[in-house]
Amino acid sequence: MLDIKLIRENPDIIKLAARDKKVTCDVDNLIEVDARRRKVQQEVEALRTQSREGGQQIALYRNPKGDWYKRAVENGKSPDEIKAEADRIQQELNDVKARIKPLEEEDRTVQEEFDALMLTIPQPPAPEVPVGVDDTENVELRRVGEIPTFDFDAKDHVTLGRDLDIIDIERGVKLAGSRNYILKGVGSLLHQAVLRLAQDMMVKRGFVPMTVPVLVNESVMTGTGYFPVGREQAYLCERDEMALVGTAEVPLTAYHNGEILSEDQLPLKYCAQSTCFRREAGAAGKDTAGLYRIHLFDKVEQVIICRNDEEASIAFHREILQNAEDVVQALELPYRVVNVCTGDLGQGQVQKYDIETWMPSRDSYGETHSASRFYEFQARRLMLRYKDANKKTRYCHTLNNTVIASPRILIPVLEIHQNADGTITIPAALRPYINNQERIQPRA
RNA sequence: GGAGGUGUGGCCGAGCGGCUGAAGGCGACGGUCUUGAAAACCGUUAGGCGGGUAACCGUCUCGGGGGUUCGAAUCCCUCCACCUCCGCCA
Repeated sequence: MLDIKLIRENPDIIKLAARDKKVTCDVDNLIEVDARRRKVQQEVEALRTQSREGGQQIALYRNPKGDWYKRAVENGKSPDEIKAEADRIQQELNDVKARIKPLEEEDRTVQEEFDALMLTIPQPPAPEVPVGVDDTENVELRRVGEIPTFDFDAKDHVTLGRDLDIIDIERGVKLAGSRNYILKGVGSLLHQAVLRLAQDMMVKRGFVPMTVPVLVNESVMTGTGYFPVGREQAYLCERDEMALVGTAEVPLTAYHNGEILSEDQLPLKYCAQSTCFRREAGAAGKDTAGLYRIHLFDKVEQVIICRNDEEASIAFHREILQNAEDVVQALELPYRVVNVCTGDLGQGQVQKYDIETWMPSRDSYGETHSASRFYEFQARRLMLRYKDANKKTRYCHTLNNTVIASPRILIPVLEIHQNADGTITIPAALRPYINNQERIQPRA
């Protein structure tokens, strides 16, 4: 969410952002509704003032023990006169009340309309974000690590998983439908290992590990910007008005919602492993093979809540990107970093860097990490604030990035570290988490 | 799930339907005092929305929503959260 004043004063910036981000919103309508909302509010408030002041009069007139009443009697007013006056005011107030009622109704309606429109307004992207239609126009910033060439017939992760008996997609689908899978044996251990490695690295860097709800109420989804735009991507538990999160970013960022922090608490750095649920609506037929695009996975996520300062936000953005790069490097995987273009940016994101890791079976880099900064966008929706040095209440800035998402990351781990004999060399960083096992051997 | 109870400002805690956005205490912050600190004393200390360059003003908010009333923290309904007992249970 943005400041309505900013929208009023710079409608063209918002319209441009909406166009570049391919977000649908009606800025002109919002501005018109806003004008109506303020007008109605002022009318209601004027009537309420009248009503309150009249009520206070009545209180005086109806209290024979009060100073005002005693003085009035001393000045020659009879109790009957006073009572008549009170009755007259009360009658007047009945009229005022009758006028307030429909205005209050209108006030409520127009406010709801305003709120709904506000939730559709996109955050303008940073100037350094390339303008583009979709992910094909993301701009590569750098490549790290060497793309391997195999002097044998390399297998994809699905084949490797089957041959080594560590991934069972068929039975996963049998239990839960398409885009489901089962990790088995060392496959399951490897999954746990990458998650634990990632978490340990983050804790060493001062991030507070958290265990958080993955089934949350809708206000939390709205607050983090996943609702109402994008609602169709979430699994809903409608009977209980709850939603399953697609990322631990949601509970971590919303952790302090509605709070006013003190500046010396900032920055707050949190990480959490959680299961992530995604409907992948609209992705029918896309990336159907293997573990790339699946309905359920586990992820360690990092979140930073910091001061309202663009410089600070940008610096932390670099930091969380580096954290993720270090994890990919620890897994000995080649990757590249891309500057995500406007068309591939979410509604609330100011800028996003994706890490794409080399996946031999795709013969390309595939997205494994996504580092975003939001400025106030989420904080405004969440009422996530702090008192600055001048005791002024300000909205925090928020950022987040993947640390590791598995099993997607197992695609390159398995494919890149495979050997001619069908075994897989486990990266050294993971071995401590798998009883120091060095290789995955085919089943006997 | 059943029965009962509770829900007031950062925390604790008052609050006959009008003068209560709310006594009092604690905490925090500022000041006086002190060589410095403590103590003591004085003062400040909620958020939303709207108006205004600003000082400031209006309005709403006493768990959320609705109702009764000229007027609600106070009465009624409902939802939510927490506590106690019973039931079920990883």
